[in-house]
Amino acid sequence: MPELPEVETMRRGILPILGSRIENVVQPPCKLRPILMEPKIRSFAKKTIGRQIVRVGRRGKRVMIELEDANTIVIEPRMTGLVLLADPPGWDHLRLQFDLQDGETEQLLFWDRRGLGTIRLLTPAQIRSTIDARLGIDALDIEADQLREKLGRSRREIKVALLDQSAVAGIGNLYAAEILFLAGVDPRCRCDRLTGPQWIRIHHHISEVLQDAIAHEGSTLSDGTYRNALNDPGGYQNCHRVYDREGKPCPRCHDGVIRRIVQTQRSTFFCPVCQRKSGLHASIPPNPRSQR
DNA sequence: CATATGTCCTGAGAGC
DNA sequence: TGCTCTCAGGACATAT
Repeated sequence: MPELPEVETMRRGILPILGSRIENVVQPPCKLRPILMEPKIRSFAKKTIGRQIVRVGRRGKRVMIELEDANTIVIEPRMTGLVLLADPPGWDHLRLQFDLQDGETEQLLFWDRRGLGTIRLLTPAQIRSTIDARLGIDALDIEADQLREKLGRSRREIKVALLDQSAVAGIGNLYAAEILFLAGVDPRCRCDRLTGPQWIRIHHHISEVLQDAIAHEGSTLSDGTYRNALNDPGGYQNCHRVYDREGKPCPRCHDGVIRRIVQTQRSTFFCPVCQRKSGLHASIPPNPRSQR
């Protein structure tokens, strides 16, 4: 789950670690395969213990914890990873524990049920070669013309392209569906066939949906996995208009029924009435919610 | 059995 | 032909 809004919620939730010093790094007794970390725990601990945390940032779906020596702990929650200050959902899937001192909080925990998440300690040069080189502009920072410049010539379907982290960083499967619904754009439409107004609407709803989701502290889906840094669920799942709502009436037109299709092996949800192929139909008003 | 939010890699095919 | 783009599929691991 963690897409940009969930990772941003985690980032904000762990801000109390700012200024703390890392006292110890331990892998709790957990019989599962150890978390993928670079370097391995021994060396990782040696390079981080005693260092002060000077910045807590985010790049796309990654949490970036910068230390005083400019090295950065990069946490990638992937499917089920959580970053918490205390009280994880269960102790059996706790993967890494940071003990902290001289700050407002005593621990930083990484919990991950599936264990696909990663934790890396990167030098500024490694940040440049791995993060900067691989990730596009953050979805909250990208301008409309940059978005079109990045994707406008692609022959890919727009829903597929929005998931490409090297184009725009932070949008995942759930929010791509919500964004295209509000923009009134068919998720199957090729990028190079989208019109100027459609690009404007997509850009507008990228920031609108993501900001809105952050305000609700992200989406906790039916499996209940996602939690904020205090192990509380998010609230944006109650605002979903199309995601995981196959067969339900469209919340905008009430005529269409939400459909589920598969694009590049992942589910896409949309309203076949509100979201039709470009150019052939009248455009949808950019912000239907403000109409009343 | 199929389903699930993310990412990384390889290999194959399409199209300019 | 060569280059670039794109996608399928597998891998990671676990639960419903």
